[in-house]
Amino acid sequence: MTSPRFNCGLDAALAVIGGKWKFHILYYVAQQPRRFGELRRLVVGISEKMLIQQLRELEYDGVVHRHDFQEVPPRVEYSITGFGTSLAAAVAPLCAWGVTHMEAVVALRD
Amino acid sequence: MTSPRFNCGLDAALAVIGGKWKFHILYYVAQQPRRFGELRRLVVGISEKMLIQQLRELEYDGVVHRHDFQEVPPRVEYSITGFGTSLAAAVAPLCAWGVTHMEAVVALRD
DNA sequence: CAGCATCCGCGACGATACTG
DNA sequence: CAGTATCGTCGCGGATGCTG
Repeated sequence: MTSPRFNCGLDAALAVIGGKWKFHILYYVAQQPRRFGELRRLVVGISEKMLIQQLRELEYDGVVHRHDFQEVPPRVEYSITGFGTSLAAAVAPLCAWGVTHMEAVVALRD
Repeated sequence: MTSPRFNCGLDAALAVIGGKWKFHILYYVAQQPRRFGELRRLVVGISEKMLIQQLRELEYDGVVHRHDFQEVPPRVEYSITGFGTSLAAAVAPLCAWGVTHMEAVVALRD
């Protein structure tokens, strides 16, 4: 926890998965390849604009891979990369923490 | 990673440490008790308004503890709670990931 | 020193309509 | 189906000044 450069490491990590939606997108894509419309349904509350925008950034950062099947009707799949997998593993403990302490947290929100 | 309820767990976690600054504040407070002015200097770029606001939320969520020494000149220390410690532990892997992949990330930003 | 109050810009984000 | 384009808003967060 008090490891050297923690802060700068955090900056790097947050530069990649920062923002409101990327955690969630990463979660679903990490499970299995996902189509665009699929993600739109899974990530509750996200708009198309945000979804495509965040996906583009994740792709640019090498976290996900975009595969266009060149079909009609259009079909595109987003899959996780090796890089993304390592990131997902780093995020997993945070999720686990959330699961464990969820009750305590939601109790405060009422 | 594909554990059940990951997503909801994430929601709970992000409700507590979401936002632009809390990761950083948590980092410094986790190391040792910190005074207000100290944090203002450590968390580079944060404004007083944001700092106090985020500290209040972290306090409300039971992540940090605020100790007012009732002195003049004023002296207040923020320390981490047991709850906060568990959260910091969950965030640590993300930081470690950032440290490891920092070069790759910053390389893209140029 | 440790805050609080106020003003306000700007960009994140949403809603809607449209296209190949 | 998988986007693109455009417009509008909302509130995050910065800047500044003041107080006990």
